[in-house]
Amino acid sequence: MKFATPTSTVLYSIEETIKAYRRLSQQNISSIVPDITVDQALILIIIDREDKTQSEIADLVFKDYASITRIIKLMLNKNYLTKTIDDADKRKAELKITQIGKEIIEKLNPVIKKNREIALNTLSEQDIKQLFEILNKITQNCKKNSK
Amino acid sequence: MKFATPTSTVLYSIEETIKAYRRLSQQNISSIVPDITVDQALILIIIDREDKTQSEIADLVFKDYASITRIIKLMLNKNYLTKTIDDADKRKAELKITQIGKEIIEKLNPVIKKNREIALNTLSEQDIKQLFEILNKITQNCKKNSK
DNA sequence: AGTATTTACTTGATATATCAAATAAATATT
DNA sequence: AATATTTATTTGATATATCAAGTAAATACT
Repeated sequence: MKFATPTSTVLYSIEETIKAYRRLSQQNISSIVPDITVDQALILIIIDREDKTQSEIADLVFKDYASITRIIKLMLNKNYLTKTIDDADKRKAELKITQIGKEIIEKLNPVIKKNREIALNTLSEQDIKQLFEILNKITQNCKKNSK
Repeated sequence: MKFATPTSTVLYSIEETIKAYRRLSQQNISSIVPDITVDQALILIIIDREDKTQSEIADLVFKDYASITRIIKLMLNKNYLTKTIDDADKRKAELKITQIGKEIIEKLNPVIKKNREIALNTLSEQDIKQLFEILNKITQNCKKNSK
């Protein structure tokens, strides 16, 4: 049973693209805030924009609860965040950005904006719309057949 | 400086798609060969199809040399592969699939084919062509601006 | 009320990602 | 030939991914 080489499929291209974007993002982020990862930055921004529990964050960024626990822990150690027990539901954590965290977000905002602009620079509105739609088809296909 | 929530960009959709596909793939692979990962399977197949050095493999699958070293090591432990020193250039490794490895590849081939079919099921030829092109634009944009 | 189930989160084990530093062999340079 | 540089791979440290098992609080059920 011989068929297309793995490296000739679109799914391989998707991997390539996301890795290229992650590399670009990490490089530019590191040049402004040396000690933060792309994932930490994303989660920091999400917490800043809206109060979320860890499991809500996990669902939002497609990560495992375990990963979120560890990523949060690293940011607690760096004092970007505080974590307290939710009074209304003691299983839940209340996450708040510290002043340090806020300053980092301010520094990151323009970098993140620029990263997106660089990545999507040569794309038309139409390209982006189509990309959304096609990716969504694939995602739905995969989700329907797993879990 | 307020701008689009990270979770509203296509780049986020790309992440979502690739994770959904990886999950589907791992589930279906595990149901046939319980002790192999998606990454190991990919690399095993690449080695089987063409003799490649570790660094060539790394470049091909967008992974770090260090990652390849470790992935190979795990497959050596499971006797999917043998590794010997290349006679012509003693820095290089010669990787060969064992009988066990070959049998695993035979089992995996239909699963991998099916995973792709599931993922791309609802896409037209046109969709796939466009997806390739748009992803390639993004990849080029990112690569031009990093490294 | 007491038990069972679910929910939110944590921890452990193992695989992979990334960067930096190290080793050894091959190649280039003087 | 001796030294410098490059290439192929490895190792260490730390971050993240994934699965399984565990804890504690909240909710549902009898």
